[in-house]
Amino acid sequence: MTGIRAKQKEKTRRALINAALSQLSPQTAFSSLSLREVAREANIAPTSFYRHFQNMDELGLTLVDEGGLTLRQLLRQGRQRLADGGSVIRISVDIFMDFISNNRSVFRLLLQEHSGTSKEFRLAIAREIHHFKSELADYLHNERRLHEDLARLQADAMVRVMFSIGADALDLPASDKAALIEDTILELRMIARGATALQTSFNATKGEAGAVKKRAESAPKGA
Amino acid sequence: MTGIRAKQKEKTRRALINAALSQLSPQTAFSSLSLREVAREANIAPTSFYRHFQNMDELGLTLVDEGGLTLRQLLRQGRQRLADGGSVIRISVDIFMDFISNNRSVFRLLLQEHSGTSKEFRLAIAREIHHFKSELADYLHNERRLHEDLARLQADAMVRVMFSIGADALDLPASDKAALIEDTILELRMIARGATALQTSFNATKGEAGAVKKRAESAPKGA
DNA sequence: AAATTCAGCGAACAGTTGTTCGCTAAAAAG
DNA sequence: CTTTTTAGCGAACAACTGTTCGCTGAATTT
Repeated sequence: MTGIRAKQKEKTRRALINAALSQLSPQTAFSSLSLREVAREANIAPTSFYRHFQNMDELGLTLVDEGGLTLRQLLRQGRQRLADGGSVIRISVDIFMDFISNNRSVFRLLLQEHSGTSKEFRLAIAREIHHFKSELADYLHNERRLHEDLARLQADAMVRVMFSIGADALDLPASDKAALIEDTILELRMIARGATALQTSFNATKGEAGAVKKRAESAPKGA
Repeated sequence: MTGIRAKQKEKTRRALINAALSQLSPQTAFSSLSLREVAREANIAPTSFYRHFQNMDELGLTLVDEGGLTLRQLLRQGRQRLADGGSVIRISVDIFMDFISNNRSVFRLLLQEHSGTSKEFRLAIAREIHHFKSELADYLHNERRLHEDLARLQADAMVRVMFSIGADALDLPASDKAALIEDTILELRMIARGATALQTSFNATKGEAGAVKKRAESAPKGA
């Protein structure tokens, strides 16, 4: 029951994962990565690949899941930092930008396969992004007392802007990154400001109780 | 001088372009399209491809340019419609969504190659998006009397949200599209509202003249 | 009428790919 | 100790890729 066998298996599994990651670059997309290349880089025979993953897709989905997990862990850290005081937006932007810098390949993978040709990939990544939005929307609703629908829309807009700017930051020299961060913060503040402005104006016209018209509870669909 | 020869050449050139376009689908990215496939679909020998394009990349860049051109033409139509009265935001969103619906393949190409592995592609598409932002920023500055920097940031945020939502709308059943459009309009209104709110608050604190701190005139870089 | 240009072709090339099959040797189970 | 399990291997496969080369025949130029 030592599991010396299982240990070794896990080891070459990691080797495959790392081999894939190490081959990703601005010039090389995951989708154009070949099974044989990955196996070669991991120092195993092409045929042995199948002992660990059925497809290259299965390997890729593993990368997506691990990337999403990392991101969510960072978010938790961020919420802790927030308790110490400081601007939510600034802290969140910093965390996000750090994540991108420290996980360039994974973030590029997320970006590319988000609009890629594999439905499974797209859904997996959409799911990760949805987590992101939901947590933010909950925060805005619960902590910032924003109306539920407005919170959802604000979170949606913010996450979209954040991911889009992240894509630009990905291949930007570090020197230009600072300015981009400041722009990001301003844009997110703009969104936040607009949301509260809309909320108060709705409250004003409609009295006090239910502010925004109840949009269908149809859960997480398009936006 | 009839040019019967040039005519024929142009004809098969179009055939190649259309062949490429017709093979694009949610399951097939341009980057994974082979020269031989395209030639086959266009009913010419693989070797003849080189009489028209040096690369598949060159063909792709042609598609990007034509797509951008179409989009800009639609924008011009939009500005005309605007003169008749109506909400700028709603009209712009409608135009954009129409473009996406009527040019699904091209828009998908833009999305995919925007974060693709060819630098030339990425730059070409970034250029198209920049046109978009600039025109919107100019409009906000000139017609809506918004401060230059705020106009730039608002345009940036709006275009990012618009493209991001467009990506989601791409593979959404028509029935869900209407709700998504309404969400989009609300989010863009949020951004607009936030921008003017920030403008007036800056004006209030700083007096009357120069409102926002002059950000470097460093032209179109990251944001 | 003769000479030139040139879009399109077919054959051939070396290189890659994913996947199958049956085998080995060592770990695990009996 | 004997049997079973199983990660890893090498050979072989059919299918594809981009690109070269020299040739044709018709449109164009001289």
